Amino acid sequence: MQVAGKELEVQQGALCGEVLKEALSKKQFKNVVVAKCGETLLDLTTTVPADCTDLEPVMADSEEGLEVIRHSTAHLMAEAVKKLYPTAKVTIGPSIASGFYYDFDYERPFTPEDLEAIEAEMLRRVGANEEFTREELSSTDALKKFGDMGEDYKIELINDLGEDTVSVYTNGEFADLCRGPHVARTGMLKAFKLLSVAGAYWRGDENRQQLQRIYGTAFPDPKSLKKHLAQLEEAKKRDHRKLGTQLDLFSVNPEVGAGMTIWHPKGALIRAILEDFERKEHLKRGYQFVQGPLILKRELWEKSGHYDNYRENMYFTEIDEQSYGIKPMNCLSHMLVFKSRLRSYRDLPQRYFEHGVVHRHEKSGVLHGLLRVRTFTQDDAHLICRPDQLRDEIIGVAKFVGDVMGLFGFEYEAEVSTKPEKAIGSDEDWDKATEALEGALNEMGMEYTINEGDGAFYGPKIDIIIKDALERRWQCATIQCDFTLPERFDLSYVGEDGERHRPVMLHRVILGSIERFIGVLLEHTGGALPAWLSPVQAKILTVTDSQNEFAQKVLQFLREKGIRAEVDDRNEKLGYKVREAQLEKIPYMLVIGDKEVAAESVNVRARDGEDPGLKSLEEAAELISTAIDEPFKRGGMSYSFS
RNA sequence: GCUGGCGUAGCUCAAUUGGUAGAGCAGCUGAUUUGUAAUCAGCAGGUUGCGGGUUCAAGUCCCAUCGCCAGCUCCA
Repeated sequence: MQVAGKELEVQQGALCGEVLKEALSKKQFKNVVVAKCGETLLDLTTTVPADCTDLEPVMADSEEGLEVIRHSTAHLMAEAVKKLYPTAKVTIGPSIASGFYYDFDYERPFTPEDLEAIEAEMLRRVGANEEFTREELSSTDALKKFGDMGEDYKIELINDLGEDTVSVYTNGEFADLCRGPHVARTGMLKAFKLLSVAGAYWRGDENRQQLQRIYGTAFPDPKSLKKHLAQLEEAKKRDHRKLGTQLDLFSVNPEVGAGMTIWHPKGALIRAILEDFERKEHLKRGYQFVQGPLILKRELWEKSGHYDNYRENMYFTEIDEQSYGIKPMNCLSHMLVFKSRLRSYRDLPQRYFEHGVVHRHEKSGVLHGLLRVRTFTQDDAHLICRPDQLRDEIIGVAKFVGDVMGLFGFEYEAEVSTKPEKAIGSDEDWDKATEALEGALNEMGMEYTINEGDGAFYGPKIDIIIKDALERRWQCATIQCDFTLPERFDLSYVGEDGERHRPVMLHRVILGSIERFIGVLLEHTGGALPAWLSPVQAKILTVTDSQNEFAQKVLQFLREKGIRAEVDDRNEKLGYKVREAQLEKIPYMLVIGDKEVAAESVNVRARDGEDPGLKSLEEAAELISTAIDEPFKRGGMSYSFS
């Protein structure tokens, strides 16, 4: 058979580890975590399956290897916890994207000191180089075994599995119900760190027992672990909430209420630029601006189904014995615009756009800086079209999203979410809509994954997930198909045949929430926003106050060229002014000393360290304008902000 | 909403077992006129989130409340 690419004679009953050891060099074998035959991962201590023709090693630094290491580290941690806190009950402990966790049921929460003790115990177990052994038990035996141990959660798991036999892994004195596979010995686990404790519900159900979850991470070697921990630190530095304070963009003021943001001049300017840009792009693409009120009569929300489905998350107010709902989305007004007169098939599609301020009473625990708030602004549009136009409209929106994301330099991926359990509308409609979404993506050659059962209650959707500079994913744009609201609101148009027909409605956002998008963008750029979005694009720095007069002249010149500039003519050293401008992430600093005054010019310094040097005023303005326009040229768009 | 942690000057943080609330930066005043990431000195800055309680004494302990943070659950 083939072993690690070599032809080898393998005796029946040979262990995977032994076979691989023979095929690989000593150095290579040291980094083998488990074996792989076809798609099946095997412990090194299991015998090679009789039907296996090709056995491959899974190395520690591979994706699968890393998962095994983390999973094994979770078991190692559980062993340590059981040793130190024998009354703790174990539940589950998988590997996750950035590490692993294990949930315990214990009489009190674990403290940071506990984590240190657990980590120390884990290191001792690693030193002992204990074996991970696998055994197959009948479910009956397993139930007895875990029953004797008092592990109630394992009993529930075994019963739910409903299998005849289950596998149990043992390391040291700790036995756990587990599919495996695992590393051969605890000595393989050399680089791990316990990170935090948090509450988590048993089986993710908020009505069930809350458990103590310990998070940790593990890597094949200490160097990778160190790199990961450094990256976590880096992410902290880029935290948009920190940057918001440092750059004086916004604040969250406890007096106003949770999840509501106060925008300071510079932050509000960024919003204005973004919104202005979006308005122009929407006009270019045949959208019309509409606007509705912030509060609408409660009856309308009952009609739309939002009252039934999302009442808990809505704000209400009452006056003159009439109850009003504060809008959590903008579609109602948009539909009322459509309904305001009789529509012909020739009028479709209608594309209504609004920067709509919405309020959603999110649970207090989910609020997070700008990324999850209660008051936010959607760049929301509703496209009401004939069924035969649906696909083209979806393509139009998807291209729009592509253009905008390209402008910001975000990579993105698409997800299609299908019919959830709690849904309204016929299966046939759902199928048609899902088909239209997928068809549009296929036609554009865009790859996507399917998110089964994750659609909105009124229709399937495409979500666009963007990836930031730290490889974190954020959902911004979404395109949702809806055939339910047109039904409920009895939207119709007169077709060629003179009969009334039901249109389809697309809900869509591009940036999603302006607030969230700015948050993501801040973390992506570390606060160094592209020049076109920078509140201050150039700062004029004088060396002494004898240049003040010329500085004002330069300021005036730049402003006339449409560049947002400021002068720093304080009585401070140049180094101090440079440092401040640098911390404010201002794209260009224009230094003026006696030399520059004499030459009627400025000395340009860029925040990214580039040093274009001495430039005439014309040249400097040109340089800055080019940087401002650059992303737009790339995307075939144009820029102006007034 | 749940579990845990936290809330001290505009910002970042100190304050022994409960014993007079401090520092740096920012601000103001003055000196200094300075060439690419912090010039020096002085001044001012607080009902320790808000409200109760225990105590001779509370930033510190207890209760309640608001808010923030991590995670869970949720996200039309």
